[in-house]
Amino acid sequence: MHDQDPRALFEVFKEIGIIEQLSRAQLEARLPDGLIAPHFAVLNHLFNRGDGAVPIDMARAFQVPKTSMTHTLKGLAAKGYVELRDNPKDGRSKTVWLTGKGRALREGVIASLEPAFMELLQDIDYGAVIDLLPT
Amino acid sequence: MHDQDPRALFEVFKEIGIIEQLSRAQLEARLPDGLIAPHFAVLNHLFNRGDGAVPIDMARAFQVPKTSMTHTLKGLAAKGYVELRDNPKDGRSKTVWLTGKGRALREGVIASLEPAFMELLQDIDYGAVIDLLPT
DNA sequence: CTTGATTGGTGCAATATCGTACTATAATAA
DNA sequence: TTATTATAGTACGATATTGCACCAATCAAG
Repeated sequence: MHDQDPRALFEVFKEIGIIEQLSRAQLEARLPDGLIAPHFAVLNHLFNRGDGAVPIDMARAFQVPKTSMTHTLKGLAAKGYVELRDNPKDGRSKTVWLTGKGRALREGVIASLEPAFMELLQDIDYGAVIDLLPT
Repeated sequence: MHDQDPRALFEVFKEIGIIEQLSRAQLEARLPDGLIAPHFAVLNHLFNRGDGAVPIDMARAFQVPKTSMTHTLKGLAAKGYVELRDNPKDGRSKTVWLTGKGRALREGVIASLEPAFMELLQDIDYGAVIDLLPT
């Protein structure tokens, strides 16, 4: 069963898709207003990688088109979670900065997610994953 | 490191999100016309669970609103991958049937995905996942 | 320096997702 | 049976995603 059956291989990614959907639902249930997962991903990225990131770099990091990043940042800025400033090193681009409100939101959401994520982890069927590990 | 650090817990789901995105990109790159992942999910579901499913049941299985399922099925039917028929047991609902074209598409896509999925599996960083297994 | 190519950002249009409201049918209560 | 409630599907509107086209700024070639 673990000799890379294409059927099992396919099932693994189907399972991953399901887990992703469930975890995203948990995340979005804890976000305010009109914020969804991509908005949160930006807040988290800015926290981890440091403030002042350039939009195009974040678009590449997330592997989304730059138009999508423009839209996401517009939403975050309109609600006061980030601030867009000119980029002193390149007149074409901007820099993105977390506001106190943005930091607080990220912090609170992550904390409140912990129990739900713990529970989710326990519901995962590791069988299929473990079968694939030897490869 | 494996004593359920909330930080690591959060990272695991972030990683799962990334893998899901990559695998979805591989899938959609192999779909024709205007078909995207949800369309394929329906074809696959019908194949696995058997023809003649009721739309509302599939909406529940995928945990999407019924309006989304209506939209997805309309697209599949318009392109000839599924066929919608009346439900003889309930005048409110319909039943969904795979066409030969739909079966062929599912089959071909799964087959062509194998190498890409094998490669994806090998790129996965198992470290974070394994740390969580003991829990 | 000047010119042409490249790059970051955004407006726009096409399509996707999803909540609300509505219709038709079915199930339940009286 | 009749009246009420619940359910399946869809139209519609709001927002999200993304390709295309465009502008402004930068870079590269000469």
